[in-house]
Amino acid sequence: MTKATRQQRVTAADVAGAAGVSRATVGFVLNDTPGQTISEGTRRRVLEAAVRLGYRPHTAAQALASGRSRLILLVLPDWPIEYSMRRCLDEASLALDRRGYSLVTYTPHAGGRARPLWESLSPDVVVGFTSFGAEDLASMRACGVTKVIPAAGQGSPFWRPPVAGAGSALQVEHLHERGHRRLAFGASDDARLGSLVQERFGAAQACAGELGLPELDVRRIGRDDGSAAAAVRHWHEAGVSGVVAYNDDIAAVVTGAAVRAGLSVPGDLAVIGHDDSPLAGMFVPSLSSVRVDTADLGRYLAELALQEAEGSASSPAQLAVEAEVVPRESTRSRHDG
Amino acid sequence: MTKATRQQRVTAADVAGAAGVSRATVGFVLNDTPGQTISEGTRRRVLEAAVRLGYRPHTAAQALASGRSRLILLVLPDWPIEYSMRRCLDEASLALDRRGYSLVTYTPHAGGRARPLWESLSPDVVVGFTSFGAEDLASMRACGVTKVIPAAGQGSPFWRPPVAGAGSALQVEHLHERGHRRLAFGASDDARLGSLVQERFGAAQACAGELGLPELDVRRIGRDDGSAAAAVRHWHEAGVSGVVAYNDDIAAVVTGAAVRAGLSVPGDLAVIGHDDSPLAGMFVPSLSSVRVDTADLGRYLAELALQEAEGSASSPAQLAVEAEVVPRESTRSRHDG
DNA sequence: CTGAAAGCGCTTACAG
DNA sequence: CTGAAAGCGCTTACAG
Repeated sequence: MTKATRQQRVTAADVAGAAGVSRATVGFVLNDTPGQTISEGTRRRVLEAAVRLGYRPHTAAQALASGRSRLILLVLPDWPIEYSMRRCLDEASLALDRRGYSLVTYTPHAGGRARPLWESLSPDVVVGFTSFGAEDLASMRACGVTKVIPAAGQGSPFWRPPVAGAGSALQVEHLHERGHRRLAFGASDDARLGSLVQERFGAAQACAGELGLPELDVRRIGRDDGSAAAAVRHWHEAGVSGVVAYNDDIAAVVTGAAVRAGLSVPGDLAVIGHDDSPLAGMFVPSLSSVRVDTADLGRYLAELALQEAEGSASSPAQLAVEAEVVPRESTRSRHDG
Repeated sequence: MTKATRQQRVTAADVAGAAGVSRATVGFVLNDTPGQTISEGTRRRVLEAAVRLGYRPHTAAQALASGRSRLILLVLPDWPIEYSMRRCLDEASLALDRRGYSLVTYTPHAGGRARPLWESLSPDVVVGFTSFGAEDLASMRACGVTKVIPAAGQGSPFWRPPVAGAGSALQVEHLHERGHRRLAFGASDDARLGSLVQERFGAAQACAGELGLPELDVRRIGRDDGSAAAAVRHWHEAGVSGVVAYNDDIAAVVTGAAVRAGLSVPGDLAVIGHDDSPLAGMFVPSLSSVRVDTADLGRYLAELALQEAEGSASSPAQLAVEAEVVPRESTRSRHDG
């Protein structure tokens, strides 16, 4: 009114004016600042005014004044794991949101020349699904990001102990139950997946050992290079009757190669994948797989990030990830329904 | 040194001190502020000092002072299109980065109760791959986000005119070239994909018309509900010999249903998908598909966002999206190599 | 129980 | 060609 129609934004000062208190009090009420005792009447007036005016704190101003952005940046590798990741991310977002933080995800491109997102976002914590390279760590340090998971020296990704192999053991058990004794492992030749492949293979191998089965016959499987055909031939000759695939893609490639080689799946070779991707149900024959509930993982991730952000000491509750076999045609035995 | 080891951060004032100029000059040099004439010597000294000290501007402070966050938020639907989207996003990031903006992507969860990311990020522009609901638009307005693509009344997504159907016409042409005259369209029953399915179907229909083919026989295909089996039966009886699938998932489901019904693909029914997902090459039989180069789309997206952000009037150059057929077994004719 | 005030690190008219 | 200064909208000791 006074001069022009500026002041688009509703600020804390506006709320203070409407509620008849100081702007500091507005902050105390809205932030539930501990150590402040606000009378019930004042609190109500502030809250009511904030709602009525549609007040939204300016995040940049908050970040500048407090020194914290309340942003958690999750760096994802460019794995094709979208479907199984979504649930995890939703849970993590929700858990963080409840504590006043926001989750931003980011997948850097291998050859990407764009500035990494942590530089423009100034997140309080950067969490990586895989560990960071020295260059990335240096870049974070340079722009003031000090809280990183996994931390500099700490190689293992945060999800390693709880999650790795939760499902791979199930794959082995499933094949074992169906009477398969000589098993193979179909690994991915995708270098980006290296650590995860190792985790899963290790768990499968361990499980096989516990069941008294011989060592898994591992082969790396590529997508179009004939490696699957060679592996299938080799396995068949070696008497392998069940294949534990690193994931559903590998299961599909192996199954395809077997079918094209004139073998029957599961008759000559049973195959089980991992992740229960949409692909699994659509393939011919449909692929048995393992579904992992990643919601727990999401909450765990959130907890880890919050502890880093707020500096609490206790480590998060042990994570129990739930996994279950989704049986389909590719492991069906003669006497199955 | 003076009191304690505070002042972790290198600020513009530090750079100014080191270069022997005022902090304002530092800003002018680093931001290439137009309308300022800085002597070459001063410029060099500032630049050199900034590098030497490892200066990084504090983004929150910049945002607060300038009123712009230089953040573009791209809202993605939870479509399983990760593989075809990545390239697009990388290009968009790169193009935006060159102009000093960062791209943040965000996929809201349907039932998600977390605060939408535009509230915590205050992006300069929010771009949606699909149009926004009234509730979302209201939420954006409330927190001061005024630049939205597609804008409130504007229904169509930004990529509609240039991209829609670029590949669908190719699918029809491909089947036509292979001698198929009675074609069908396999639509998705996924409500989230509604508009995109319509775009693609429309383009395929139009192309069929131009080629003098009869109308496409459309059927909605679900994943596990027997609709694919029913459609395949119906199509076969109706003399349809070629199926244009909305995407590779639908192509896989249709092909699977045909194979299970004892039909040969492509002998009895040729099927072509869309998007060239990894699935396409792994399926048995392998699925012909259409690969769309989404890099152009990424640049277009960036251009659109920048124009909105900086208020320039000109509309972006017409987008020509490159698409090509990737022929595989599912459409192979007898006389093909 | 509440308020006045300094300060976060920038940008940007404005004055020289 | 360069600098002094106000201001962006918050948070947070500090003083009452």
